[in-house]
Amino acid sequence: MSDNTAESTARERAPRRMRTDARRNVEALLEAAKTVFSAAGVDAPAKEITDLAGVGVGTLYRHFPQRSDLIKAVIEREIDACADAAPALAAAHEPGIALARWLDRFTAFVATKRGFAAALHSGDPAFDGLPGYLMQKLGPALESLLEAATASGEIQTRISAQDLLYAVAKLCAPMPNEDPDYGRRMVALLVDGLRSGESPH
Amino acid sequence: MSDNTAESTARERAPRRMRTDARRNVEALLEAAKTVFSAAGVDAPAKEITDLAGVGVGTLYRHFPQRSDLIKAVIEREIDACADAAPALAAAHEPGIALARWLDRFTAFVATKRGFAAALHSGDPAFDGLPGYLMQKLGPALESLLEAATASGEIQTRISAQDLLYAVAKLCAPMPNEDPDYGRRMVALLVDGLRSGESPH
DNA sequence: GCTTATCCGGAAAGCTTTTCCGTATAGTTA
DNA sequence: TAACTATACGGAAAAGCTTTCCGGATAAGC
Repeated sequence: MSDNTAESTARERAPRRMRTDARRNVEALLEAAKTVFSAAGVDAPAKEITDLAGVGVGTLYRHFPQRSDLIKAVIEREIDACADAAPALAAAHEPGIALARWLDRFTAFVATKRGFAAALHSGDPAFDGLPGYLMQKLGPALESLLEAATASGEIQTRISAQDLLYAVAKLCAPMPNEDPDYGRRMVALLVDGLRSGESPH
Repeated sequence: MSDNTAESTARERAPRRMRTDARRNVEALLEAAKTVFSAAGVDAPAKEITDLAGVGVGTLYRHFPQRSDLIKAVIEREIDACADAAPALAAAHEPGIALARWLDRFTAFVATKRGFAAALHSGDPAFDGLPGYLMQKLGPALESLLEAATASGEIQTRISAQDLLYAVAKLCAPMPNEDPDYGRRMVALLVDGLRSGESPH
């Protein structure tokens, strides 16, 4: 560990870093995939994605050997974005508000990205790591928000971050022909349950 | 329209009833599909199903023009079985017990049949009718159980049959690597919330 | 037993994903 | 700057799955 390779700890044998064109293509693919998945669902043909990204299919499959790898990468990237939103909210609002806002943000993610629910319930072992990733990234974020709100007396913690995270993830996953407010309503019920008083008649 | 067509009321123009070999094949296909879906998931190749059923692919696709039609049929059939369980439970147990037992039955269905969650969240419009079917078949069943339990004073109805049905369906949908008791625990939380008293400390 | 509407099986067509490999190029060294 | 090489690219071809098609079989009615 002399100088430039900051993280040559032992973890990764990775010899050299990626060529810049390769890096650019990966980026373009992820962006294109996000767009196409939103428009046409995660089952959209790979061709559509490569065309939009302006690369050949070979390039797609070199970086993401399985179709599921691409889906996984897109989802993980959106989970990261969700986690990154927490500190800013915590800094800008009172604990109770910050918690509510962040839950809104997370709810929107789950409700909007159909691909997430589809992947989770697909049964494909390729996605088995996703709940773990979610927990690992979002668990601490939610936990710190919960703790702050508890400390300020705005809520009583009666549920673990993990249980709450999963409950929201499941309740807000969109079902066809569903009242679009169902998820939000159920989460509100849950969160109301956390406020100090009794149940709201 | 002279005599023999016993039910020429106006409802159905259906000229004659299905040939017996056709009926038998449909039955065999549904049974085989149920087995294969359980073992290998709903994405298992059609060939596996037709082989197990002992028919050609042509036969499969005549009766179920789209792959999704077969999945839909298998799921609807299991929903029916769930609905049919309600009257027997209501007759055999006190209202509160009957309700709990039926929710167990429903929970087991949702938790066990991965195909159900997969279909619901797939985004494929072919499955858009499924929540409606669920509600139509299971709504009345649950509603009568809820009413009986409310009438006998065992619970206070604070949630509609529809909301409860969907909440259970969503909370119990299995996620990979999840505590296998998570769903049951969450449903217990919900049902406890319906009992007359306050929240159980 | 004969007729005919209905159904069957599996070959082939149509798509999508995934592999493969000759060609192109970024990065490096002199 | 020029040459060299490891790395990456593109798209044709292979592989696998779903869906269509149709000549041949057969249950149902007379």
